[in-house]
Formats: sequence, C-alpha cells, structure tokens
Amino acid sequence: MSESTAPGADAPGTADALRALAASAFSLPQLRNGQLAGMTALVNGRDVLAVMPTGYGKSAIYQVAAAHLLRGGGIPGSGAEESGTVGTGTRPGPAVVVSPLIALQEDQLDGLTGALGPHAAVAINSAHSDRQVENDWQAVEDGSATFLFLAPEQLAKQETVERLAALDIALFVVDEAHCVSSWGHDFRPDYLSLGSVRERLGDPPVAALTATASPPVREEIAERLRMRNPLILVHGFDRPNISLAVVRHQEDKAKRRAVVEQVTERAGAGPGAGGKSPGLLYAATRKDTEKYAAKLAGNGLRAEAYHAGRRAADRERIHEQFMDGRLDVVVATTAFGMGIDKPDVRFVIHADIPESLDAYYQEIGRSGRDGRPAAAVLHYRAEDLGLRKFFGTRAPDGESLLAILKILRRADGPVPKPSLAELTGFPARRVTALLNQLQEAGALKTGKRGVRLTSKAKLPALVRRAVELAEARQRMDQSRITMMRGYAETDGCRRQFLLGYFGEDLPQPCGNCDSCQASPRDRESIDDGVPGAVEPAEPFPLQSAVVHNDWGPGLVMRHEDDVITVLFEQEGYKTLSRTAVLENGLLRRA
DNA sequence: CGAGTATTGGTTTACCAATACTCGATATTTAAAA
Repeated sequence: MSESTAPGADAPGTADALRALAASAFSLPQLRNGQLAGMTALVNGRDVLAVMPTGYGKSAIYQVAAAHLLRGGGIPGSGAEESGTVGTGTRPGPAVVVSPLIALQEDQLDGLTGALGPHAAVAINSAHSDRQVENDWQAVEDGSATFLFLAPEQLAKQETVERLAALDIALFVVDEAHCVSSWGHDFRPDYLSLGSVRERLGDPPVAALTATASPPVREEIAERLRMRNPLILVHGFDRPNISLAVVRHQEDKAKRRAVVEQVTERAGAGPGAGGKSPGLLYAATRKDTEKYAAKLAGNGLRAEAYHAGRRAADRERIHEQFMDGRLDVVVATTAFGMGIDKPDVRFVIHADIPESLDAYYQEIGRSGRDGRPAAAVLHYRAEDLGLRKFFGTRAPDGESLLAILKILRRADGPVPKPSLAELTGFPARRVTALLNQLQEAGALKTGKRGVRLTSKAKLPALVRRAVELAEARQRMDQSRITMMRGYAETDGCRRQFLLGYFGEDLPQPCGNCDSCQASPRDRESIDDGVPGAVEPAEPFPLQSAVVHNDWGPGLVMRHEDDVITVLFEQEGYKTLSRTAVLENGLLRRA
C-alpha cells in the first residue's frame, strides 16, 4: 500500500530539518510527543490522524510539514518532475486546510500571516468580497500562498476543485475532523464528500486533526477521508486536573435550582468568594440558555446566553468578553466552544446530558487548559435523554425514500434539491437527510446541476439498502446515548469509564471524581483482591477484537464486575453478562 | 421523548384539571430585495 515511502526517503536529516524549521519559522524550540512523528509521516507521504487536545500543538504538525514541503524539502516518493502533466518548473501547490467555521479560518490566518508573511495563508469563503477572493486565488496560483483555508461547502463546487486540481496540492488537512462523523450525515453533508475531493486533488497526504474521537469515530474519519494505513497519534488525552462529578435529580425544577446555585457559587458571586472563576454552563435548548442566563444575572453574575439564534454581532461580543475576562459565565448550546482557547476556564457545568461522551469530553475539555484544577459537573435526569433521542437519527422512512427515487427516475436530467422539496412537499432539511441516506446506499450522486440516479438496481432494493444503513446508524446513535447514560449512572471511577470509552486504559481509579472520593477505601480493598490468588487469564481483554454469533464483529471496550461492554461494528455498544458469555460461548476472539 | 403552552370541558359562569398540540442544536452559501 505505502510503497511510495521509498527506503531512504526518510533521510536522517529530515527530522533535524523539521525541528530547525519549527524553531525558526514557528517559534517552537521544543516539539512534544507525536508532533515530530506526525510531521515526518506527512513529509514522507503518509496519512496522519492526530487526536490531541487544543493547545497541544496539533496544527504545528501540518504547518511545519507544509512549510517544509513547499521549501523544496523533498517531494515524497515520486521524483518531483513527474506530477501528472507538463511539469516544467511547477512549484508545489499550497496545503488545503478544511475548517468548519469561518471564524476559525480567520484565527488561523492571523497566526500564520503573522509568522510567515501577509500572503502565506489565505482563506476563501463567502465572508470575503469577490475582489478579495480573486486576490487570494492569485496568491494560491502564483505559489506565494502556503496555506489555503476552506469550508467543505467550497469544495463541493466543481469549479473550485478543478482549479485546485490544476495545482500540485502538497497536503490535504481536515481540521476539527470529528465533524466528518458528527455533522456529515444530517447537517453538513459536504463533509462526506471530502474523501473524493482529496482523490480529485491528486491524492495528497491527508492530515486529520481533532481533540476528541473515540475508536469508532476515528475509524469513520479514516474511512470517509479514504485514508490509507494512517499513522494514528493520540496524545495528552487524560486531563487529570479536571475533576469529574455527576449530580442526579428527580424533578426538573430541583435540577434547575441546583444548577443556578452551583454556577453562582463557582463563578465567585457566592458569599465569601475571593476572586472570580470563569466558567461555562451548557444547556440543551436556546430557550434554556436565556432562562439560566437571566437567573444568573439576577444573582449578580456577568452572564450571557449564547446560541446560534443570536445576532452575529452579539455572538462576537460575548466571545470577546469571555476571552477578556469581562464575563463570569457563558450559558450556551453546543454552538459555543470550537476554537475557544481560554486557559483559565475553571468549570464546565452541564444542565442537560449531551448526546454522547464524545460531545461531553469535547465540551469539558475546554476547562483547565492552564493545568490548574477545574471541575466538570453533569446534572442528570434520566428523562433528559428523551431530547437526545429526538435529535438523533430519525427512524428511516421507506415511503419517503421511494417517493424521491421515483421522481429521480422519471426525470431525464439532474434534479435540483429545491425542486425535490417542492415536488415531495418535504421541508428542505428533510430532503437533505433523505438524500444523504440514499447517497450512502449508492443510489444517487449530487452534482452541480442537482441530484441524479446512478444505480440501475430496482427501486425497492435501493430503498431497502438505504433503510438498513439508516437503521444501523440509528442503532449506533442510540448506543452512544446509552454509553453516555452509563457514565452518568456508573458507581465506578468516572475517569476510568471515560478513558475506557476512548480506548485508553487507566489502571487505577483516578481519585479525582465523585465516585473515587465517595469510597476510596472500598475501592482499594477491591483492587487488592485475594492476596496470592492468581487471576484467571482474561479471555476477552480490553481492546481485543471479538465476534458475536448474532451481532458480528466488535471490540471489547470495558470490564465491570460481571459486565463486558463491546462495541459492535453494526450494533454499536452492547453490554453482555460475562457469565452468560462464558457459559454459552456467545463470543469468540476474532 | 418530554416540557411548556393552548384548548377544552366541567361547573364553583371564574377557575381548575384533564387533554391536545407544538417544539426542540449545530454552519455555510447564495439569491433577492431595499
């Protein structure tokens, strides 16, 4: 597969050159674990998936690698003269960086142009004037730009991809790569096409970067981006300074009261408080963010509600004020967070349970970046899971899928999305979701002029295939909620549960979560076990691949007393009784 | 799925309780109007 990594390509000088470049051009005299390995891999043409917390230095990996490649530090594998067509004097093209938010693109731009010069990094998006965009294209095409930032929607345009394909793109970077998995299916479908875009750009090496991704999410990212044997780097994952706790509630009213009380106290407006401690409160709905913010303001805190329904100017102001320490609390929906790199966030409190541990860890990871103690508290009612089920993948609807397919079959050319909405009477959002499902089933393709049927199979067969895939996705969504619930309800060490979910093993209970603090003694005595007794060999160790008679292949994620949790490829997370597994031979090693 | 609000229906003709209905998170792009 990776025969392009010719022996000798990784000359001993490469590492030194990368180090020197990092130090001189990017002011990074010391590289951390994984950074150099990532850069080296990219420079040698190997794909890299980096899972590292914000502030760890993920971006440096692709930035230094791209700068190295563009300075003629070596074109990987092939000789530089052979780049498809007439290659006389072709300079390597820029690194294409896919970033989900225009605001993030601007941040990155500021940093890079500061370090490398005004035209070294450009962004093309709808916020820029036509003239600006044309200038930026110039910089890209005449070789002065090293980095080009884009949202995936830009790469959905044929014309943009063609223009880029004419260059020799050095690297294809997907920042916040978990979006591929979390947004691709129902919200921003253009994320799902990035794999084919990458191929059309001449198959440059891919760097996918994210702060949080559990093993199935990593797998999905790699698959969607069509990565080949990627180097997977996971570093700085545990955040021991963040204490973990869950507060359970029966009544909604009592929960609301407790949340307001706790935030008021922690944010420093409580009695006898010394300095202010800034923090975040996450709520599930826009309306709730407004309510909580009003209550907290009534308690004397500088609090603001933040959600996508607020005016852009307000959102910007709140963001700035929080960063500058002029707000105590931001009460937000999931809209707030990506790109927030404030070191001294002291708490992240959740008034409602998130949809997955992936989302939860992403959100609490915004606290304690300075390494000092921070708190993550989840206020939990079992009833709150209902909303999460609503937000998840809807039950697939065969009739609607068929209705769309029939229209496409009758049409002689591509049908634009708005027409499909009109012809079926479905809202645009729903049409998008249905089209995604059909596209995943290989029934159709979306092009510039609209959607067209590409499969010759019978319509009912296509519907069946699409329904199957949607059902699998629904099961996966559901099982992720179940794992979130498991975290909220576990009696064991929460950090062990959390890290186990992400495939990391924490051998001892952490001592910094509510479970550990409730019963440190009991825990120790359990751990000691019977002195001298030899543990029977574990037939299904953590992270081992297994196969279940009905549910197919899976990965062992967790052991707790008599319960084994397995992540099945098709079914999602399932818990099995160890006794039943052993007695009935339900599992075997793969 | 569940919370919050609107509606109905019963008498206590002004309010209470039961029932029905609605709504819920995330971004970019782009066309069209003032």
